[in-house]
Amino acid sequence: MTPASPRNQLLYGTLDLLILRTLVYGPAHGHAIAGHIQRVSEDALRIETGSLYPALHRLEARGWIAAKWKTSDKGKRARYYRLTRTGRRQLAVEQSRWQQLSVAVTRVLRPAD
Amino acid sequence: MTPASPRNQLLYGTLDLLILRTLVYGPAHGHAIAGHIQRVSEDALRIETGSLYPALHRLEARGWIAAKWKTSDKGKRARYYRLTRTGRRQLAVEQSRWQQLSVAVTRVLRPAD
DNA sequence: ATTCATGGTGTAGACAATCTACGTCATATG
DNA sequence: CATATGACGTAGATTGTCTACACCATGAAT
Repeated sequence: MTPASPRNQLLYGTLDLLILRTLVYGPAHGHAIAGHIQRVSEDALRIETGSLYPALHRLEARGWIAAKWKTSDKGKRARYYRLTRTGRRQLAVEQSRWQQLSVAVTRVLRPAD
Repeated sequence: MTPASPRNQLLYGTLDLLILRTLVYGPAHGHAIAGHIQRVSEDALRIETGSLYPALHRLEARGWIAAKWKTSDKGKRARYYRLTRTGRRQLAVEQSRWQQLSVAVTRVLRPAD
């Protein structure tokens, strides 16, 4: 039903960074992580489930986040992710990489003289 | 000889934008475009030939740039690209897309409160 | 009772862009 | 003549995101 925006390919390369950054606030499950990013970015960044879960598994496989199943009183299962120590280091790396890219692109875009 | 930085996957999604922006200064051939971007970005952005030429052909196929072979007095052949009218419009689109992404990511990265 | 919305996790396969690693040809230089 | 450099190019691997599904549970509406 949703008109499905033409193309979103916007996220490429930044998703890991966004997820890691979000987990600084404390453990969260996938759905909540995506929701947080969407809200904080004021709807500019929308993470599809087909990007979200593969990304989480990827990050877990690399040891940057760790997961634990949790079941609420109501029997609701959710997989909570937390940032590991190496994940925190990786966050710094990715943050600086983003900064670098941002500065570099801005230099190229600088208005003509 | 250059030590070849470990991974460059940095450019994803920005290359078209960078090329289009560079052509605002006037027609140029591939090698020169790559050189310009590298210099202006102070070596942060390095475009491999395996990214450069496919990108140029892509942009040409989409009608955003147009090409013409030129031969110098010395018989040196080079393919000069210029920005088309639609290319100029596309540049605006991509520039705004980048701006959007930049702002959105910055929002998510904003230091914890 | 059963449909429906919502919350939550997940996969399969398509697609696109970049990279590495080649190859070609020409000119200029030692 | 060998080597460097300028210039263009392709093939194939890799990677990350997207679309489009499927599953399961709860709670609300008809």
